[in-house]
Amino acid sequence: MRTPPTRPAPIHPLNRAFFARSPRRVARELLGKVLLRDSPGLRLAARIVEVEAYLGENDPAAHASAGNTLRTAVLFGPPGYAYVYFIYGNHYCLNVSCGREGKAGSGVLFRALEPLLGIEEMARARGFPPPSLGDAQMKDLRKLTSGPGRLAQAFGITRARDNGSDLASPHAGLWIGDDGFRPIRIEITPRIGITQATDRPLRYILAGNPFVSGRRTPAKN
DNA sequence: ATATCGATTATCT
DNA sequence: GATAATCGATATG
Repeated sequence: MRTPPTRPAPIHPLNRAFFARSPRRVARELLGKVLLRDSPGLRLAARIVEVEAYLGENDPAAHASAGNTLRTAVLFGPPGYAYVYFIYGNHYCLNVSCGREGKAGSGVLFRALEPLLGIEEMARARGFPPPSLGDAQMKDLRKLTSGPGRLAQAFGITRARDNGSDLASPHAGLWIGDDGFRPIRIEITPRIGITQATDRPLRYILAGNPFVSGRRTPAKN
């Protein structure tokens, strides 16, 4: 019997110090890392391919610009914790707090992932009927985790379940790991879906990765 | 292929 | 009372 063609690389959690840096730095460094959800008998894993930095109370586009409120408290706490918010009455989105504790309320928004493990389960969580996965192509897989609301749904992330949870430790089940993957090329663009500070280059993506959110085929230049 | 629009609720003004 | 770090459906070229 041969060994399987690929064995999953060992994954280790990130240090607290990883998150205790500027949101720009954390955003860039998060590209290529892996988001994991461990539950009894099941692991979900997906590579981080698109994130955005939110700079804190002085960033007009950031939730933290409203100050340290009940909603945004996690952003103002220690780094490495999940800030989950509910938007448009429909969707949850995941951030991780960063910077130094109590400082600026900065964070990084997870915008798109590339599914690695537990794809069937992600599809189920997204509400796709079982047969749809058999003929799933790249286009369909993109709909699993390409977008902040989509990836949260695929991972079963809610405010009640995950807000304030420690992403630097596997203990709570939702965490971020390093499997040795290193990005080839990173692109930086303005952030998406905001109405304030729309031209600041704070969106970080793995160049050319098909799971990055947004338009696939630009019409013309 | 791109454009527009409705859903649905926590949060802030 | 208005708005929002979105998504999916529908309409139209």
